[in-house]
Order: sequence, then C-alpha cells, then structure tokens
Amino acid sequence: MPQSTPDSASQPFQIILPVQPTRTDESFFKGILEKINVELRGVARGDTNSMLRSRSFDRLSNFSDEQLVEELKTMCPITYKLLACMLELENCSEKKIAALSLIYGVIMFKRCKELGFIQSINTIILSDSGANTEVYERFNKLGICFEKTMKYKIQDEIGTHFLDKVVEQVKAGNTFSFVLDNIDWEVKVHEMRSDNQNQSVHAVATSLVFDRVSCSHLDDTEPQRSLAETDIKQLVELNVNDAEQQRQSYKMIAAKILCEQIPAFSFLKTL
DNA sequence: CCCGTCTGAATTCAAGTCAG
DNA sequence: CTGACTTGAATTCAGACGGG
Repeated sequence: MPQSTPDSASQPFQIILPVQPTRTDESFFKGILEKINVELRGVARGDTNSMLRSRSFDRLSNFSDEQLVEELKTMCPITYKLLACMLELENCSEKKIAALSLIYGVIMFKRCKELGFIQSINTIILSDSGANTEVYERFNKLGICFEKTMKYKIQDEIGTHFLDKVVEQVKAGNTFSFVLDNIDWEVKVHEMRSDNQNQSVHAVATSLVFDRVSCSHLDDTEPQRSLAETDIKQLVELNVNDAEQQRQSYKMIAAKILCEQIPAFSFLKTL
C-alpha cells in the first residue's frame, strides 16, 4: 500500500500505482514518449502526405476509417501500438476502428490545425443533422469538429467540386439544360425612410442537368405539328410488345394505388 | 540547436439582421 | 427586447524555414 501524503485529501484523483516506478522505468517511459512525439511531429510536417491534411471532395466522399488507421499504423507504429493496446484492438470490431480513427484525428488536429480532415467530416454530419451553434461549440472544444462558421467554407469547397465535374462533362461533349427555379417576395419595412426602403427580393436556385440521351441532332426550329393533332402511338413508334408491356406496367401501378388507398383491398398487398 | 519571422488555417470578436 | 444567426475582420496558433 502506498503511504498517504499529508495533502492527499486535496488530490481526489491521485494515481495509485501497484508498483512504484524505478528510475529505469521512468527513463524508459520518457524514451517512449519522445518517440511518440517524433512520430506525431512527422505526420504534422508539410511534406508528409497525411490523409488528414486533405479536404478534397474525393477524399471526403471516399473516406474509410480503415485507411486512416492504416496510415497511423504505418507512419506512427509506436503510437498505434499504444492506442491499439488501450482500446484492446485485437478484439477488432468496426466500432473500435472508427474510435481509433477519431482519436488519431483529434490528436493530430490539436497538434496542427491543418490536419482537420476528421473535423471536416464531423462538421458536415452536424450540418446535415441541423445542429445549432451550441452543439458546434461544445464539440469543437472537444476537438471533434470545426467552429460552425467553417461549415460554409467546407460546403463551398464541395460545391466547387461539382463545377469541376461540369467542366469534365462538357469537355467530353455532353450537352445539358440549365434549370432555374426562382421565388420572389416583398420585404416591407415598419417605418419607411430614405435609408430604409421596402425591398423586392428574388432568390434563384440553379442546377445543370446533363442529357443521358443526346438530342442535338433533332430539329428545333419550329413545332412539326400541334400537340392536339399528334398521334402519340405513331410518334413514339410503339410496337405490339411495347404496348402490352406498358399495359402491364399500368396494371401494376393501379393495383398498388388501390391497395394503398382502399383499406378493403389491403389483404391483396401480399399477393 | 536556438530564436525570430513567416505562413496558412482556425478561432474569436464585433456588428448587423431577424424572428418571436 | 432578447437570443440566435450570419458575416467579415482581427487575432491566435503551431509548424516551417532560415540565419547565427
């Protein structure tokens, strides 16, 4: 039993070691800590291509905890062994790999702010779930996510990625439609002054939809005939098989609606 | 190896807006 | 009037780098 010191009452969380460490143990432990420090500093260096440094869309969308733990294992073998031992990783489960990945991410983020990959992912998860400012603040203090203001920056970066995709598609010769959807409204002030006027506000959502089937060869100079006079069957050139297949599809849709909307038919659902 | 400076990114702060 | 939110500017931080 370790002897209690006079001020032990003021240290409620005093660590009680079963065996008092010898001077050799301490110097050995100091050596391990120094090695861990060197390993982690190595990851933080700019020329080390750590996964944690990147925040590209591809990295974010293809992220896996296994890959990150593999990086830890390769770049920081001693740190990995220590953390794996603490987590009892030999009983390897998916949840433990994810936990180790998070721990590694938090440690590196606290050492170097540029290594915020895990925090980017968590910030987006919080954004998707509609977390409020307080949630961001509390998790940010734990090193789990960024401050809330960063979510806009990350979303902008993700948006830029889609612009790159558009450039790729256009270069490949694909055509697209530019879709605009707008909403207009008036914002009226309580007291109108020269510097406080009513506002007419217009918000527009935009998107590009690429054509799966090219229609650039079709004539679009003028309508070929009016819709009222058009024979749809002749236009789409339905053969007997197509017409029969279409009839079957309509029957299935009608049956589904009947089962859903009329309770008396619900017993037919399982048929 | 130490120290000062640079750099890039995150965080904090302050001002303004808005809804309840 | 208050609290939550947004936004841009200022500040902070830690590693990189170069000179002595």
